[in-house]
Amino acid sequence: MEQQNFSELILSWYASHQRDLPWRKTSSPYKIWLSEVILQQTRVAQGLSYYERFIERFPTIHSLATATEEEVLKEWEGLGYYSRARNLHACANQVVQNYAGEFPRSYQELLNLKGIGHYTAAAIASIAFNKKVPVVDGNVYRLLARYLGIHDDISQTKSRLIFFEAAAELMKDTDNPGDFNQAMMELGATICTPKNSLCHQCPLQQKCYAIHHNKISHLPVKLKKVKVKTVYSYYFVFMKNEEFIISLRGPNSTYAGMYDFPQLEWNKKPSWEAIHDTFYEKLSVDKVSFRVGPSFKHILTHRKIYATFVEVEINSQSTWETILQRENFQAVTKATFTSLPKSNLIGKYLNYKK
DNA sequence: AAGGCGGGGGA
DNA sequence: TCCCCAGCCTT
Repeated sequence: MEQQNFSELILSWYASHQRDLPWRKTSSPYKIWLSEVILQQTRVAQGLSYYERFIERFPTIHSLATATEEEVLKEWEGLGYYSRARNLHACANQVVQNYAGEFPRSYQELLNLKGIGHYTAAAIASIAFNKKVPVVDGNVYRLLARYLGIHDDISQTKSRLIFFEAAAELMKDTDNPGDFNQAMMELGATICTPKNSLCHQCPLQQKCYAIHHNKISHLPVKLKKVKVKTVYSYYFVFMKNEEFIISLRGPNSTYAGMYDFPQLEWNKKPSWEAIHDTFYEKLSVDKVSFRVGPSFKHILTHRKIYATFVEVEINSQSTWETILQRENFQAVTKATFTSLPKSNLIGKYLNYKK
């Protein structure tokens, strides 16, 4: 039997093994872009329902550009890495204003848009516009490190180019770069997995370096570990009749553009005395009484948050107004707060209160 | 080049 | 627990 080359092998495998995903049924650059941004650092299973809701809520790039950032964040709520949502909205406006609502077709021009980096530019250029540019994502790093025996540390910036060029070489002779790229990622996601790889089902096993050298578990090489910072966070839930005081998080912070409660934070577990002192110092309000509410441990990739919610019933109108004078604070009903974008941590508290 | 940025799932 | 996921942006 005649030997098939790499791209033929992986494309024929993809033709019969690809998952049935909604963004594979469209040639719309808008929908392809949306799916790619949602899938940045996010598993298909987690992003799928968000994609469906976004398409429903914002069927065209114009509808997305016309929406407010807050509306887009609300739709993104729970998915994480919220800068993606803010950049998504900004990018929609760039495309509407600078390109009459049509995405540019070149890798280089796509790279200049908000929230579009090397990966997403390559994905859109290849899948929507049939350009021969390889995607290099976590799946491709893993697959190529194993298949070709590349030992470069993938946590180093300079390694990306090595993998990019290796992938470019492998895709050289295909006339279907979009499917080629998707096939690489699909194989990485379903067969060439981080653990318990299904090598016996892999169409590339005959020439795989890692299989022959028994190095599947050693590749790819990734040396850098993320440092996890522990944070003790106290949220003060000021309540008066049916209203809460909420706070809009400023730019350049975690959860920028989203809402939470007035908050104090420590790197070490503070004493209640320290909490009281700081509370009165920062908020300069008259004496109030605390009711210690629920605590939650909220784990992020780079942060371990021990959050305690302290409920503060306010009776005095003047005290209430003093607190509300602070920038970014506002009083809302619970129903209003529910309709605003907020983190899952705040969601845990609201859910607990229900 | 390094650090910040969510949340969830698998082993 | 630890690791990783269709990464990008700022410094």
